[in-house]
Amino acid sequence: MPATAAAIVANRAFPAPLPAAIREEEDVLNPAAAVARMGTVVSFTRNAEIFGEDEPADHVFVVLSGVVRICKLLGDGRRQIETFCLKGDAFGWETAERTRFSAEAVSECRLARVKRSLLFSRATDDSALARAIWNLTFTELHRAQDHLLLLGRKTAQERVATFLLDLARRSSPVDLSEVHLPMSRQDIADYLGLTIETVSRTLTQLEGSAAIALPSSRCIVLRDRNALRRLDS
Amino acid sequence: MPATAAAIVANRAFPAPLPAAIREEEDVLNPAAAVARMGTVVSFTRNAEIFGEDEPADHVFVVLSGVVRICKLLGDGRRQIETFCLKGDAFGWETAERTRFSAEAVSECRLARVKRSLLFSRATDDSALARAIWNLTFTELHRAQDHLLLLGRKTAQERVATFLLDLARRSSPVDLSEVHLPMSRQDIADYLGLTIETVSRTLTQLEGSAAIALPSSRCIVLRDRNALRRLDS
DNA sequence: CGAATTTATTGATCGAGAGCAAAGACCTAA
DNA sequence: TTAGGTCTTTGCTCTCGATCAATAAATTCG
Repeated sequence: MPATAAAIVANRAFPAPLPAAIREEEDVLNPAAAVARMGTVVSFTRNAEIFGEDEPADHVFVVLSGVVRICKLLGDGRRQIETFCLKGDAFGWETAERTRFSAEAVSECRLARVKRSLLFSRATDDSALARAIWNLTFTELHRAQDHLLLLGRKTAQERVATFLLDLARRSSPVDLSEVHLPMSRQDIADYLGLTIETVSRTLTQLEGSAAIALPSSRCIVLRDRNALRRLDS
Repeated sequence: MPATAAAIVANRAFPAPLPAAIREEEDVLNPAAAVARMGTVVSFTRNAEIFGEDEPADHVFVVLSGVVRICKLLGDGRRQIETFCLKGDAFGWETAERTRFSAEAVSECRLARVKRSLLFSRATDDSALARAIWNLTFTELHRAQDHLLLLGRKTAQERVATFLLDLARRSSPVDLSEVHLPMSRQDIADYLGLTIETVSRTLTQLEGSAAIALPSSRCIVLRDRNALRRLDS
């Protein structure tokens, strides 16, 4: 479906000249380019809050660089990270007027910020844009559905293996075996529905079974993708 | 957001006369009515497969009556129910050409079946329809995100309480305290990421703490909604 | 209607992952 | 460079929910 969205975006005629800062990065975020192009660039430092839970939902964002986590908190400290947004991902879609989760910068990041009202009013006259928005939303739904299966039915090893393969696939177009982890163990744990200790132990186990190597805590080498895929099932 | 979708639907001008069988039920499924109206009625018996995993995705469905489960299987027997679709819910949205899960009738049910190609080609010229489709998709995303939090971070009691309140809310517009469970314990377990035994035990516990009553296995009386809401948090 | 079969409940035990604690690795700053 | 953080790993114990097993209730069918 990235292909479909990209095609739609490519076929659009753009009325206004592109802001230079965005145009130069256009190639790297095809599916969301039509949306990003309508926005302005904003930057956030590590751990900065982009928006909080239950705030007015006025903007949609597209990641230009860096990583963002989308999370929900439960009364007590418990936190669930719904998804990590990487370069080219869009977030902040809402039908209601208030946000249902918070968004925070995992690493330094640059985002394109687009006014929701502008986006949706343009989409009314521009069916290609409407379709692009639908595709982006749908991609999110797919991700959430896969995440659901992982949280409901997979073991710790399966969860970690799935996570690593997914991150590797999304981080780099080529199948590089060395993967950089932009997020902390706590972030990974809150994404996978585990504790930091279990994430750490599981990584050690996978290293023991030669599926991965851990040259440093934020760098993982996928040594045996098939072993991981077997766990991913 | 049902209000938004309903408003959009109400404002549409419909070119073709409505099939009588669908028109008579129109009032009960406002948000999805615009979609349902374009389809034909099909019926399924209990446990019948509506479509399987990885089949051509040619149709979108709207539930007219009965309940449908959307599920995914993991190599071995493990099953995750992504969602239960009740009257007025739409399912079968895909961007790819193949389905990513299966859909089965939980109870006898009647559905409106709509050709995807027709739906999307009409949406190109009809921005209100496009918006209605986006809203329906987005409602699914919301549901999946709440489900994610439940599976990742909630205890068995919290999961069951959340499920009961959600089902009660969706089953009936008025706050009826008696809720009929259309699905088996196995279905509930596979939705909540638990086992049938744990679901059963948890219901017994909730009965013990006077939060609910269980006159029969498929009928639940919500005796203390606040106690349940406290668990739902 | 009662026998057969499926579905739900309850009990007893087990184990994956949580929780707690301590040690080790890694940053950052002075 | 060292001192003071933070983040990660590892060990030990405990708990919640899974698993195995046996009834009990509900449904189906002859």
